Amino acid sequence: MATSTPRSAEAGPVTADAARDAWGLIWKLFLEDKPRRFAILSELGLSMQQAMALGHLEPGTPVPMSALAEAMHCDNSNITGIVDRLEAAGLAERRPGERDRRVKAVILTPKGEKTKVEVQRRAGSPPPRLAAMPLEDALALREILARAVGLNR
Amino acid sequence: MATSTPRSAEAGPVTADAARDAWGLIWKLFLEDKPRRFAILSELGLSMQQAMALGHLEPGTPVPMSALAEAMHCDNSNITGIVDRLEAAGLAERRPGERDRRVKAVILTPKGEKTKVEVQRRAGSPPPRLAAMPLEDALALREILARAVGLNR
DNA sequence: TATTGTTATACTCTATAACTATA
DNA sequence: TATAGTTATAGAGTATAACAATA
Repeated sequence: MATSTPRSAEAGPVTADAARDAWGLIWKLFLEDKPRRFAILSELGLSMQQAMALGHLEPGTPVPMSALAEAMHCDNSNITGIVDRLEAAGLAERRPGERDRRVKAVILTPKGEKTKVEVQRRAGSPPPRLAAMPLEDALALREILARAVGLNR
Repeated sequence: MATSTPRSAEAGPVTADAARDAWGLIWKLFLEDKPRRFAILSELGLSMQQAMALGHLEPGTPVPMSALAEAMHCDNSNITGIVDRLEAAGLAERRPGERDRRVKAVILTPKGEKTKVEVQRRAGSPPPRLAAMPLEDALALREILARAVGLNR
């Protein structure tokens, strides 16, 4: 039985159930969208992790390997390989740190900058189910997610 | 130029932008939640794909390898390895098909059934950001996603 | 001939641990 | 000593192609 007086600002069992269901639907959306993601990245010649690395690099801003590892929630030793492959593809370059010569920073090449834009445009597009939403749903969805994810950090 | 009369049931540019933003926020939620997922599955001794395979198996219902591959949107040859490891962990078993002896079906062991429940309970729990949502947001989120994902197939 | 699952192959991603070069 | 990045290692996931058994 749900609590009889669920106040709206409180995370009670009803909220937990709704949030759990919502999370399940998000997973379903993700799984269902897998082939589309694969096709897009395949055309761009990128792996998922390479695309994510591009997403964390801003044009003209060198990012230390360790910062990239932290942003991607993976081990330092992973980033070595991922950046190796970005470098081999001509999308990024390593440059030695200026103040501390232990750090190596990654920076986008011009080709990498173009590819990043393309990734954002294509791989960033929502799956058909979301793109087809009625306007009011799309607006509400964005607002709710922004409230949950964005500001209250 | 955007149409001057965007009706609500129509997917115009405004909807597309909102949907794109929402999709980006969902990705952010996913990435941010990666360490938590990792920790949970790690405690259960499962990989992501193994957990997903368990999610597609129902107690007492044998599922052909190829059906599992289709459900997980990956190649048949992948499933061989994933089921090998589930089998090695004592969570699932292969049984030969009855009508067509080419097919092999996967079925949960009793231990697999218990593990599946645990996976659903723990790995299915929403990330803190969603669990902390106000009730009205959680309900609205579920409803919008259900509309988008669930019924209109 | 066609299909189901496996095997062989090659590659990416993954963490851990050992190593290097700096600091 | 401590830290940043690499290398070594081992293992999981991935697709493709070739193969076996069965249809």
